[in-house]
Amino acid sequence: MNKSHAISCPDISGLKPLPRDFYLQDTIEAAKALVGKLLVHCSPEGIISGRIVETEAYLRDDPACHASRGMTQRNRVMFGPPGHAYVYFTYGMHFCMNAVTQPEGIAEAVLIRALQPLEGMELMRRNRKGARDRDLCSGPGKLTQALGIIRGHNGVDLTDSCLIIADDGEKQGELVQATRIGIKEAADKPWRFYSRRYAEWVSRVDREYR
DNA sequence: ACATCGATCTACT
DNA sequence: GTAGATCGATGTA
Repeated sequence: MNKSHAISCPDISGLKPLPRDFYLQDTIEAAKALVGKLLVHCSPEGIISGRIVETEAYLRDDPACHASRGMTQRNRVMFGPPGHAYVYFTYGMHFCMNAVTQPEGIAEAVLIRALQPLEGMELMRRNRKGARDRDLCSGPGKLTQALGIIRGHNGVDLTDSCLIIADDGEKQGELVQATRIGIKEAADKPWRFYSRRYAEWVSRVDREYR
């Protein structure tokens, strides 16, 4: 499955990845808690990282969730153990990355929608030629391109691989709750979260809930 | 085997 | 605001 170069890379920037238990909490809570954390890719070219500023939750019985109609070739990683990356290809040209939550057999995940670029900005600019710095990672397809996340990362362990999520202790700031973007089914579910503090980096600012 | 369209992005009007 | 790119997952036959 992860046959490609999918890389092993110990000790990413000396950061300690979030423990697997983190991904066992309620998926909506995990989506909130992931805002403010770091996504770090130890790419073949060097370390590229950003702060997660926007997420969306996808639940097992949610018609907008890829896994809601059962396991397929594409979504099988979502049915696996928590703390792994579910990366899928869409619109013929983009990859999107999720963090799988819930125990094996229960398919839920958190889509990472935007980052504040941190380390490796030169690599990001090279990967996203023509984009303004503000738009290097301001969308799910943009951030995977900026970080070099591809099909081969589908299924990698976010607690121990070239791709990790870690906590550097920074405060996430006030959370804004809004509806998810680009879906038709369950479009009313307010399961998108972003940080007001980092709002300049999100994919878009919408009508707020609560 | 075929048709549809997507958890998107960019460029252009 | 709207269209085009581009391909593979999925549903129907």
